[in-house]
Amino acid sequence: MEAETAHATDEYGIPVIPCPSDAARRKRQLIIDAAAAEFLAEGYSAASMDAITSRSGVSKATVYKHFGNKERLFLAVIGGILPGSCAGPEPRGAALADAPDLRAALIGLTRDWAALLLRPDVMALRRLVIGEVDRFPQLGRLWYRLTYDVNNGPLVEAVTELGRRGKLDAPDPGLAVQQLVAATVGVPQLVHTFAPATEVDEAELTRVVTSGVDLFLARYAAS
Amino acid sequence: MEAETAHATDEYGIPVIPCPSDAARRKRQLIIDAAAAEFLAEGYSAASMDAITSRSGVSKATVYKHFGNKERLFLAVIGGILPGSCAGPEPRGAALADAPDLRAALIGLTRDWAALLLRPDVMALRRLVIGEVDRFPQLGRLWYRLTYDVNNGPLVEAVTELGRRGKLDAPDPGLAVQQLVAATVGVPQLVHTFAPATEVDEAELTRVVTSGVDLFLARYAAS
DNA sequence: GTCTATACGGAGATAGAC
DNA sequence: GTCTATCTCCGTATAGAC
Repeated sequence: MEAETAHATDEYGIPVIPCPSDAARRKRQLIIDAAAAEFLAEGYSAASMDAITSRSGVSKATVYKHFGNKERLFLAVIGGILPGSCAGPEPRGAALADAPDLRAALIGLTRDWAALLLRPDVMALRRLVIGEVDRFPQLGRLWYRLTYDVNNGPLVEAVTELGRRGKLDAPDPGLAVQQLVAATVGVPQLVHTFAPATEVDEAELTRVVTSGVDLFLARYAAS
Repeated sequence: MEAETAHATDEYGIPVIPCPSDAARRKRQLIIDAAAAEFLAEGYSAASMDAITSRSGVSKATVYKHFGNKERLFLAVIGGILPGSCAGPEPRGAALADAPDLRAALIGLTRDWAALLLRPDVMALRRLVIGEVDRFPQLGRLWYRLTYDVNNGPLVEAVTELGRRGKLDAPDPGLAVQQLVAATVGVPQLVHTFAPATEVDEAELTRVVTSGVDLFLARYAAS
């Protein structure tokens, strides 16, 4: 910081004039990172703008210049990291219909998805959104949209396509996918929702996900 | 209140001397009701002791005499109403093994259970516990214990017994029950977790629960 | 046990120099 | 755009009379 006010120079003595908007963007990112950490650790109401200021290293006035108030900062930060934290099995979901071994493909897909959703930071974000959904219904709708349109959507398409090809027999593909997700990812997720400190046991996770996929196939595999 | 300080009398002029500890208990209950409403509406941090005082009608000092501080009040109130809000299908879960029509019994049981868990006040309580589980891990453990020991427990017993009688074939009854719950109750619960305003459609609920039970039986009914 | 009145700190947000 | 210093209010919790 002092370097800037003292006309910083590079190693050859040439003054370095940072693009002002660039410096602003860097500070903005510092604020976002600090705010995300504070909100995730404390929740919305208990998080303090003073603490965010301290964590970020910038002054409080700068925070307010950038984001206006606490609500807007919260929505910008949480809304910004939600998409990355829900990023599920879209790419592989679309390719599911062409997988040679459907069972193995489903197991791999749900297992990887569960591993992402069970990450402590993702679980903390999920708990935060759930706890604040009355105050910020937008975030609930966003989570719902990201989960169902982005993640479940391709799976529903794949199940429908597999039905056309005679490999699955699911009269209601949308409900079938909800059940598949609930019976695989949903089971360990529920445990970690109420017991955050629980560690993820990879072997146990594979066992649960495998059993869930078998449950799904026992009902919906074409006879 | 004035009646007490003015030596209240009944309709015959006989002075009414309320048992002091009884008056205290009544006030205590007023505080508990007011605190529950405030905490459920605002969350822990945003709830104010001033608001709880106003809602209850007693003075702030009385609240602190009874409960010490905000944390203790929160734990007492939420911990006190949790058991009533998780009260699931225990009585019928135990009788499940003797039901003449297993499928119908499972559908009725999960449908009624879902109807309870989807009640707006129960959902709000659930969101509150989830959102505060980092600050109050006791509540998470209590919820987990109430759900698994009280509700899932009898179901696991019933599934085990049905296995002995050759009606079900579930190698891991605990996991099977988790899957049953996830595929029935869990599906609409997930929707209402992120979209509190959604109304419960009875017909849709029956459809989802029925499909979940059929999913369960397709895998675990003895052949 | 219950009240009124108050102490004390920290919250969100802003003014004004640079 | 960024900082320092400050404003104002509301938070939890308590003191002391009754």
